[in-house]
Amino acid sequence: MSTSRGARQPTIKEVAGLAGVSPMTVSRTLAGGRNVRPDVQERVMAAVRELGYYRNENARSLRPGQPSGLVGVAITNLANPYYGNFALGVEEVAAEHGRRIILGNSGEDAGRERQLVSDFIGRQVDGLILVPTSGDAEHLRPERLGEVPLVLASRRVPGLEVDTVLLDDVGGSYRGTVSLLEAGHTRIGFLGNRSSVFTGARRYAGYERAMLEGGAPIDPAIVARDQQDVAAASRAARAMLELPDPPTAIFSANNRNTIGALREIGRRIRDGLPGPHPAVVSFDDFELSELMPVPVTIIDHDAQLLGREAARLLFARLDGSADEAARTVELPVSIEFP
Amino acid sequence: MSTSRGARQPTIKEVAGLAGVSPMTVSRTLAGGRNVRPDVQERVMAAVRELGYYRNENARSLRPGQPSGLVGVAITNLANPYYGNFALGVEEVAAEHGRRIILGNSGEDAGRERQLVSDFIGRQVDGLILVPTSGDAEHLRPERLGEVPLVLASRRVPGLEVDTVLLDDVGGSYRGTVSLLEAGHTRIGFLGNRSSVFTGARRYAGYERAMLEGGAPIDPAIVARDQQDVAAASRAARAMLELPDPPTAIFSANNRNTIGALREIGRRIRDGLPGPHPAVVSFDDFELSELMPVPVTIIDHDAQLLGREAARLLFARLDGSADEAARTVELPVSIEFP
DNA sequence: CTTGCGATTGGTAACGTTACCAACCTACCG
DNA sequence: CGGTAGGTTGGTAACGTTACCAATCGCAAG
Repeated sequence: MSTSRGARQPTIKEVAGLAGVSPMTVSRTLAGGRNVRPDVQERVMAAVRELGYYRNENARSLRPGQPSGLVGVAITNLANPYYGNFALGVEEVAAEHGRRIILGNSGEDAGRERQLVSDFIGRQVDGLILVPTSGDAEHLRPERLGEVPLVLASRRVPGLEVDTVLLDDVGGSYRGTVSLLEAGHTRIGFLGNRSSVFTGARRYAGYERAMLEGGAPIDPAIVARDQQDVAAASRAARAMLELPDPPTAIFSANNRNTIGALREIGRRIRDGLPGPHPAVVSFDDFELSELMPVPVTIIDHDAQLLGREAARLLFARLDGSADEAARTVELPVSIEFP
Repeated sequence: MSTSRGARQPTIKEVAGLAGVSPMTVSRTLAGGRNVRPDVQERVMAAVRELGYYRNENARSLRPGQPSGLVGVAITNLANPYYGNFALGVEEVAAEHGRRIILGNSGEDAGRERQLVSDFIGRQVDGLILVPTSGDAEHLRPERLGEVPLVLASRRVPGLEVDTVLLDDVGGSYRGTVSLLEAGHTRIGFLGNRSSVFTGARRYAGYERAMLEGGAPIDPAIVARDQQDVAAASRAARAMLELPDPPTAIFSANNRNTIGALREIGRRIRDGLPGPHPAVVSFDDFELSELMPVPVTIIDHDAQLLGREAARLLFARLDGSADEAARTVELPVSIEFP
């Protein structure tokens, strides 16, 4: 009787034996069949099917210069739907180029990122796509990466001149803040990341510029710049909304902070606290934003497109432009009014 | 002058040469250093650092029986945040076991899934974790997979006896529907997937049982079972809400359908159409559900936990229980009232 | 019938690593 | 001081594949 467990993977030699040809002929057939007689190809393919043979891609890429067909991708936070979409964009373009992605979650930890990159290189990835952490980036220096091209997404790393895909963080934040000023708000709170996070600095810069140009004072009491998760964002929003002079609007520099702020605003509405409740501008879209109890303006962008663009830069470099200078693509954002 | 591009990856021989030892000693040092003199280990590690050497994991796993340290993961839709969290759960547990994941998006296409699995096996993955598509599953039969263990998540495949992690779809849907009946609703619409999708069938079964037991008639006019995306779900919701006798509540069997339904309800509220607007029960959580303009009951579960559990089953099988019968874990769901 | 050319096929070596075995060295015991 | 055990090191072969070259085949032209 046959057991439920299958057998060892067959090798090319066994296929060759069954088909009555040499391993070379099997290899050639699988590589497209150039200079192999059609009837021989038939026999080989029959043997392949019969044995359930899969070419060993690792052995294949052992030969130097042979691409492994793998792209290493490290993300800071896969739980964030934004990065899920980013990964999907990378995956799609990689698949179009016949590549797979190896995915790792760095969790904003530079040490973990370093491990991931080591492992990726050890697996002979053809390229790396990272959303870099804000920590030490010694492990990303060109001399450490050898010939493996690197593309950064979302964030730049100081001193590292590599292909990079960014969003128009400054412009988007500026325009978002301006829309609040134009609506008559002058007391506008800020929720975001600290300056050491690349996007944190850029998005604050856009807010700051709009406020300065609009003649609106920036009150440190309603600027909170160190929330990484929803719970912390809620607490920060609560603190500023409980002030004697709370902000009339809140600029939120990312997804997590927006959710946190809206959760707090929702709680205040449910608890019957007196309004008016603050308007919100959010850098990053989220589903059903149009159903929120306060008007939410979205600074929208396409994470999947960001991923696709990062992958395109990588494959452009793999397909020839190896020696050209590093390129930066800055993707536009759009503003969606409530 | 030094160019910005790094050099070829050094091999173990070059490290050995620089350290003045044999490749074997380098290999042993990197494998933990058993039976290598400490001063020699020092010299080896210095050479490793100097040259920027990374062990070639592909060559390493060439030897049969050696694990590759890779787990192949295929997801039906990575854009869905639910699956992003699933992937994260798998990634975390895999990382705890020193493994990486290779990720592919099948997009509900069985052919694409087959390609992904072929590629994964060709890369000598230690195991596979799939959210299977509903199509032909010939490529998942044990004789096709050889020795590679497979874990299914979210959905079962008919006729395939392998380790599986499921949600309590039937129970959750039943309890969710009962909560609507208890609130006095009898005309309850259904939005979900068709029966050929495993969860589509199970979640409908829970709804059906609750309706039958509650003596509420099931009207085919308010049962829509073929929406894969948000736009289709919106259209289906619109169709049933425009009936002369619209449902007073809607049971939505997943994330995408919930968003679609709520978008349509929001539109009707904004357009000033007369209510009452339907209550919603949603299988799958989403952020800020508590801020919706109609009460939303959530049948909640933890996608990340589902991923972790799937990975645990896989590693349990890799770590010994290879010959035991297939196990199924059914994770509970919780009901969150508005 | 010979020659030559292109198409087809096979043998060998190499990719980078580690298991296995053999050789060596050291130190301690008798 | 010889013997031996254990710790340390190196050589060889093999993992599965494909590039390169050599060999063979078929066929058409002379």
